Amino acid sequence: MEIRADIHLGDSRERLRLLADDSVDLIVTSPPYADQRKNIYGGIPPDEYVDWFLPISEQLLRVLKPIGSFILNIKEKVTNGERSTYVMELILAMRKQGWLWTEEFIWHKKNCYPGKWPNRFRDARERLLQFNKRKKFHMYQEAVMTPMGGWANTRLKNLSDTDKTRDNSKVGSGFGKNISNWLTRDKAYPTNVLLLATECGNKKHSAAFPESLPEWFIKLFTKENDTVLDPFMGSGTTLFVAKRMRRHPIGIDIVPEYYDMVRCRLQPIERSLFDLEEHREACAP
Amino acid sequence: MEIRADIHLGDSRERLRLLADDSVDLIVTSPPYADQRKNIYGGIPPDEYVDWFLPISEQLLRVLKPIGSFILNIKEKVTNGERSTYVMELILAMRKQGWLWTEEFIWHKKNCYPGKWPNRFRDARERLLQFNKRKKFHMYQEAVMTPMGGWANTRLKNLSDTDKTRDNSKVGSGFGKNISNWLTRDKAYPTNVLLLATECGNKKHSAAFPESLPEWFIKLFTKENDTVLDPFMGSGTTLFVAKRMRRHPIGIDIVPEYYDMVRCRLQPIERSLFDLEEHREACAP
DNA sequence: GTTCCGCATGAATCGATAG
DNA sequence: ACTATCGATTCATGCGGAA
Repeated sequence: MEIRADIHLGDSRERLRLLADDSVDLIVTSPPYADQRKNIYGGIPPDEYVDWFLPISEQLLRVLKPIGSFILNIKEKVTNGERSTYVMELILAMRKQGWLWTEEFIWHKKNCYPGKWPNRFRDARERLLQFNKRKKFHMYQEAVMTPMGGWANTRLKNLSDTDKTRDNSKVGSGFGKNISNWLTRDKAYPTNVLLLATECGNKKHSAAFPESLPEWFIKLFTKENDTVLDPFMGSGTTLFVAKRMRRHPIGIDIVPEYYDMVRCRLQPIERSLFDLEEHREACAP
Repeated sequence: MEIRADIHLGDSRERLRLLADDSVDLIVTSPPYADQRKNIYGGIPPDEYVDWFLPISEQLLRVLKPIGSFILNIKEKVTNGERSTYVMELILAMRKQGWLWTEEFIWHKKNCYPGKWPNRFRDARERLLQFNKRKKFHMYQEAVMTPMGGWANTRLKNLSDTDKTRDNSKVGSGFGKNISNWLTRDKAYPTNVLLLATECGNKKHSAAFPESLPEWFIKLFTKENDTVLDPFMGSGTTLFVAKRMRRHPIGIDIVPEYYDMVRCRLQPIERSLFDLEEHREACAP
């Protein structure tokens, strides 16, 4: 079965109203940071950022399924030698709005671009804030396990006394079960710090993160045929990855050029008639 | 010339008053986190943490030189499935107190605490918040540059099995490509993400953080004969490193056992008579 | 002397059980 | 209902003894 993709041209504050309550499994997005990408999105001053974002996060809270997660990629701007505090203020405000701030993942960028400032080093990380509606949400941890260190190899050969002692300390029933868990183990669960390489190619699309980033979260929080939403799709990385992984992508962007580009590359099966009429000729090769 | 070391036994709120205005070049400290180390420091609840810390940071603001820096190692705890917000609230409160929040370094811990939970991964990072009095401060960036050629070689040799396995496992991570990039340069500036392991295990003096952590900041923010203060010295890691690097260490701790241990190992040239009388016998081998 | 292997131990977090 | 305590889970590291 072909994966359906929905993309919308317009302001997320308006277009999100078209989505049904409790209908999205995962939201992954990277909104314009304060005062960044001014030429494209108009630029939001740091002290207005929270007020600008709250109506959107309110809609996102409505459309997210109770078992779903919201991953927000955001970064503080440095102004006048000081880090802005609008990200922290946004977290506090979103909690008042009803969101749970579950976790802050850090994307540790191994090879970020060089640069030098008199009193500051290069920024080699990005925040990936996880918000939830409820304390219980779907998480498929096994999907993102990483190969284990050499430690496991020796472990498999013979179990140490420590294992036996620790296992003995439990109530007798659980003894055999745990040992068998260890024997098949060759992978470890990851941490909340992601060590991914950046993709340096693709100069066409600005501010795109590497595919491995949305891929990791899509693996972790969804299964096939689930729904993935990006209300600031930009060049559409999240949507392409979702479609390849057989999740239903939904994307919104206010910039017609992005909309056209994503529409042509995504080749969605269904889209609104309005969108078709308005941008029919854009897909010409 | 021998390096003078000053250590004090008592509450930082009181003992910091003994220090002169604008007298310290660098403060590096790791106070007890909220609800942690209850058996040693009593444990401060998250919602009281800001009020507890502000009198201390007020004193620190007074004693720091205008060109100095304050590095605060802290992390928020997870309670009831949600991350605490007290660190963010502390940053906002310290800005009102007059501090500039210049930067947030990330300590990416290679060996973080194990464990598995249904909806959470292991926490592999700590925050290292940099605060300043003024926008202009001393920073010796060249001191922490890493020589590229040699660094890449030793780095490759010392790379643990885990690193190799995980790097190879990533599709198109471009690891080899990065190496070739490194080799063409002599030295490179580091980033704001530090990848270090904790020093645990059977070592005599197991410390909360590894020596390389304070060492990095001491190199970056001070030169020889400068003054380094740790108002929560604990086992004294920061002070030992500072003394070895020929900076004047000043330490405070409220726990007599820590005080005695640091005093004996540091062998300070000068200390107060009170301290001598009270704890004379503690240095016996 | 190297290398290999066993081992204790962390600023952890959740859920169940107990007061 | 609410807080304190306890058990179960888990993995990278450096040290020390063995090969």
